[in-house]
Amino acid sequence: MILTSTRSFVRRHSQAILYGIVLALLLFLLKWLELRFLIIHHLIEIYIGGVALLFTGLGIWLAIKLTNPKVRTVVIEKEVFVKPTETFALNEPEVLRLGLSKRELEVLAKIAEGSSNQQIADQLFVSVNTIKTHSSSLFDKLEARSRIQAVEKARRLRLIP
Amino acid sequence: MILTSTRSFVRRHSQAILYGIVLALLLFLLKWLELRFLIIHHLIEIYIGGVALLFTGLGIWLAIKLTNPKVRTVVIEKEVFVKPTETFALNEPEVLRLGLSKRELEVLAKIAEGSSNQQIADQLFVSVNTIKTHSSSLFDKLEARSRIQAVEKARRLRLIP
DNA sequence: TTCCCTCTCATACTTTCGGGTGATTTGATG
DNA sequence: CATCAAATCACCCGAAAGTATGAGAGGGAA
Repeated sequence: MILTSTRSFVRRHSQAILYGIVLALLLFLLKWLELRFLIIHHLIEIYIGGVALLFTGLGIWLAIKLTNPKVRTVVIEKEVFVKPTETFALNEPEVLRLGLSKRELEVLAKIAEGSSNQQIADQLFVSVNTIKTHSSSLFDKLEARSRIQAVEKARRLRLIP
Repeated sequence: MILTSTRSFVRRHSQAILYGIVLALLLFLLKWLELRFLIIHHLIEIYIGGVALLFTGLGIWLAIKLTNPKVRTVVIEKEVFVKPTETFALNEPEVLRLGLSKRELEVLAKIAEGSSNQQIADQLFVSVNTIKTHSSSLFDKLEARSRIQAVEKARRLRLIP
C-alpha cells in the first residue's frame, strides 16, 4: 500500500521532483564555484546551502500536501425511473382461498392504515370487541401473529395497496 | 538529434530552469550581502532561520506554480437504469432530515419485518428496554404512535423496502 | 478536557393487543 | 323450517407495546 502510494506520488509529481534535483545540482554548482573561487575554510556556506535545499524541499512537500485535496470533480448524471402510481386491484382469488369476509378485509385495511382497534371500532361504528374478533380471525387466516405480520403478508398477497 | 531534444527539453522545462536561475541569483545575493555587511558570527542563527524561511516560501511557491496547471476536472456521465423490480435505495436525505441514527434504522427494519421487541432484542444482542428506547425515539421522529404507523410512514418515505 | 450525541440499560406505569370462550342476531340457502 | 356463515358484542387474562424518567459508557468535535 505504502509502496503503491509512493509510486503514484512519484508519478504524479515527477516534474516537481525533477525540478528539485535540478535545484540541487545548481546548488552544488554554486558551491563548487564558491570553493573554486573563494576561500574553503568557510564551512558554514555548505551548511546554509543544505538548509536552503532542505527547506525548499520542505516547502514543496508542504505545498503538495496542502493542495492535494484539489480532487477532480466527478459529475454523475443519473436517470431515475419513478415508479408510476400503481393501480391497485384486489387479489380476489386469494381472498376466496383464504376465506376472508368483507368485514375482515375492511378491518385489515384499517389496520394497515395504522389505526388502533379502538379507532377502527369508532370508524366502523362497532365495539372494540368486534374488531378484536375480526382481527383475530384475520390473523388466523393469514397465519400472522401480529398486526404487522398480517399487513406484511396482505401487502405481498395484494390484499391491500 | 541531441540538439533538437535538448532544445525541446529547454522549451518544455523553461520555467524550471528559470526558477533554478532565480534561485542561484538569490544565493549569490545572499553571499554578496554576507560579504558586504560582514555578518557577525553570533547572528548566524538568525541568518540561517531567514534562509530557511525564505526557501520554504520559495518551495511552496514553486510547488503551487508547478502543480496548479495539473488540476483537471473529470466529468463522468453515467446512465443508471432503475428497474421497477424491487430496487430499494435508502432515502438518505430523509434520514438526515429526520435525524435517524443507524441503530434506529436497524430497529425500524426489524419492526417492518414483523418482529416483536423481544425478537429484535435477541437479534441485535441487546435488551428489550434498549429496543423500546430506540422504537420510542423512532416514533417521535416519525411522528407515529404505533409500530404500524411508523412502518407506513417509513415505507412512504422510502426508508424501508 | 469538556461537551454532545449515540447507544445502552433499568424501573415503573399505562395502554393496547391477542387469545380464549361464549352468546345473540341476521340473512341466505337448501 | 333448519342450518350455516357472518357479524355483532361481552368478559377475562397475559403478553406485548408504548410512555416517562434517569443514568452510565464511549466516541467524536470544539
